[in-house]
This record gives sequence, C-alpha cells and structure tokens, in this order.
Amino acid sequence: MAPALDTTFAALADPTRRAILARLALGETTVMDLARPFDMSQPAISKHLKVLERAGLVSRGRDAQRRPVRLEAKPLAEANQWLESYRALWEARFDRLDALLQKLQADEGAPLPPKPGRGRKPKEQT
Amino acid sequence: MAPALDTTFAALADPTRRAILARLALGETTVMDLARPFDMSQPAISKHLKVLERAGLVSRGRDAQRRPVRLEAKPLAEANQWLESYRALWEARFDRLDALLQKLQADEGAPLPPKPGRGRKPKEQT
DNA sequence: CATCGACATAACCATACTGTTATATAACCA
DNA sequence: TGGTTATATAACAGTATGGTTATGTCGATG
Repeated sequence: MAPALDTTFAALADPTRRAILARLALGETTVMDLARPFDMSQPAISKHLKVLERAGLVSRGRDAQRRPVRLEAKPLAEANQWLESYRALWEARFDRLDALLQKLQADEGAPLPPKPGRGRKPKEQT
Repeated sequence: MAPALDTTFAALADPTRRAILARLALGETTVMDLARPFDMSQPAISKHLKVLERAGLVSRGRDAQRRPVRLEAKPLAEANQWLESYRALWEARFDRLDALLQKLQADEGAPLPPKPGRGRKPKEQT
C-alpha cells in the first residue's frame, strides 16, 4: 500500500506529472480536463495517471463514464519527511547535524547492501 | 547550473543513490569507500555518482588518485521547497490552502503546454 | 438499438537507465 | 621503470520510460 520513495520520486521526476499534480491541487477533475492543456495524446495522459496512481499520488473515482482523479498527499508527505531529515545540511545548522546523523544511521543510512544482482531496483523496507 | 526538479527527483528515485547521499551526510569520502557496502561493481557506483553529480547533488574533489565526493545540499533544498508548497494538502490546513493555490498557479501550476513533440522531456524554466 | 463521449488497453518505436565485464588513465610507490 | 591503487570509460545487454496510433469498453442518450 505504502509505495516506497523510489516510486514517489520517480513519479515526481516528470514535469507533466508535476503539472498534473499542481492542477489536481485545485481540485478533483477528469482525464480530459487534465489532458487539455498539454500537447499530448489522451493515452499519454492516461499513462501518466497510471504512474501517479501506482505511486499512490492520485486516486480514481467513478462518475458515469468519467473517471475523476483526486490528489492523494500521503506520498508527498513521506517524500517531504525524507527530505526534511537532510534539512540541517542546507541550513548549516550544526546543532541539528547530530540528530540528522543519528537518524540517517538508523534509517536508510547504512543499509544492508542492496543486492540487486539481477533485479532492477533493490527493494527497501516500506 | 541549477539542475531542474526533473533531474533532482530522478536522482533521488534510486535507493542506491539515496544510500550514497545518506553516507555522504556523514562526510566526504572516496568512491571505493562508497562502493564497499554495496553488492555492485565499482563502475556501477561511478555511474551513480555521475548521475548525482549531474543533478548537482554531489561535487568531486581531487586528492592524489582519489576523487573525494561531497554532498551538495542545494538541490535537496529546492526539491524540499517544491514539496513544501503542497504541505497544506497533507496537513489539511485550509487556511494555508489559499496561499498554496496562488503559488501553484503562479509557478508550475498552469504552465504553457509542454510541447514535447519529439523530445524526451519538455524543458522547464531553470 | 445505434452511436457518442470518456477513458483504457494494445502494439509499437525510440531512447534512457542500470547493471555487467574489460580496458584505459592517472597518480603513487618500490 | 614497472607495478599497484583509485577511478573513469567503453561496449554491451536487458528492462523501463514516454510517446505514438489504433482499437476496445462502458455508460449515457437520441
């Protein structure tokens, strides 16, 4: 259920998808409405939506033949939390650096070697 | 110079790269030292470092035959800033929602249609 | 029922990503 | 000089990504 940071960040790495999220922040809307401002086919938008959905960043409803799209903020919050833990670094707050270092070592800091071997992306804890 | 959010988020979407950043938060270090905990060849790490470097997330020094890697926090701060603007959404702070909507419309909110045409990823303002 | 509108799916293409092994480069060291 | 260490680069392979066009599906509606 909780999509990893991998998926979230990957979804956010595309400007079209970020624009879609920005649009959705204004409120739930339809695929057609989302597609309109882009110079892109409708299926392309559907694909982007699927990516966002798999990342848990949007959810879909049902309204007759329409499939309203709604923003889901939770993964954003998680990504934010990850970034937040580095805040001390760009704020050069050395008093907070200790806390940061502790946290990083506990969290993702010194993980067991991700053993991708053949797989594409090493799984991490959810 | 300022790598777009595209590049930053893409760089963050990989767990190996996030682990590298976490390690670098503890301080500057060498490629070999970075590679050690991973079950991955040295060239693979070099490639990841190149991705991080292109994203402006790390910078390289020179110490004899060593190429020490240092974390650069600025892109993290920028990504954080982007996420931050959505904070109201996951905090359900409706008083902040107005500010959010204003900001989104000014920023990336309702962008001119990204016209990818043939190109891979529509460029956005730096 | 026939069709339209909104959307999803399929098949396809080009390019990018992530890993590999093998090899090159560059600085130090005996 | 010749070897070793640290890192980069090249060539290759498999999968993923982001777009396309064509077609399918489902619900509303004349």
